[in-house]
Amino acid sequence: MKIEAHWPTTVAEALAIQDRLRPLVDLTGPGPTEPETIAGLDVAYADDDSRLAAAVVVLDARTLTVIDSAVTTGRPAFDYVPGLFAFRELPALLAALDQLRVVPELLVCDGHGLAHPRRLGLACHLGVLTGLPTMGVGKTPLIGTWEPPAGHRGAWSPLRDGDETVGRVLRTREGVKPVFVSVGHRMGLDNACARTLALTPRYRLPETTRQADRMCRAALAKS
DNA sequence: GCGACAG
DNA sequence: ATCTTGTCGC
Repeated sequence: MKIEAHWPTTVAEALAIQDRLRPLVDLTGPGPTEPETIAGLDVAYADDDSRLAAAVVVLDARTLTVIDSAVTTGRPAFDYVPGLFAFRELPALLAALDQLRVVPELLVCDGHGLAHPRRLGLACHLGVLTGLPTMGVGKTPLIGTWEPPAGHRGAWSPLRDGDETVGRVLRTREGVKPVFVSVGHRMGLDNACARTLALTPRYRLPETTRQADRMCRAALAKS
């Protein structure tokens, strides 16, 4: 699918777009409980920040093997501003998504969804634009407070921002730093954590983002 | 006012 | 994100 979107030039414009999209986020669904296909998205940057490569890799959800993928190269669409991260990477990621042969049942983003100062992290934004179920798995926090989860794999603690629960701090590997899981669009938090654990049988990060990471790095090196 | 701040 | 050495552990 080809997605039409207007990309901001200024911070004020970007904030206005987030305000407009935020009410369109669907937080009702449990999301796909037994998806057959799950896609991972990631972006790699050149040393001088002049170029980037965006990759989308679709995995068979059961075997975690690659069944489709796409990569695009280009330039960062926006400066890096915490909270406006999506405007930097989404144009390239959408271009990559457009080249996919199959439509994934779930998109796993490298970053946050609801766990965002205005509740519109990259995962939510991508969900609204594509209409597909999305979730975010971040390596480091952006907002919120939490208690360290127990040491075993599967242990978690709520990620809160004031009174709201915006995500979950989830341990995907015994004794290893946890990840930050939050819903994006048409996805429930319990399910997002279940899917994250299913995607991390061995490593800290989901196999989807690991595959996407290696692919965009390779593409960047060649460009 | 002073930090913190997805990738 | 990216630049980096050695080091600890399976």
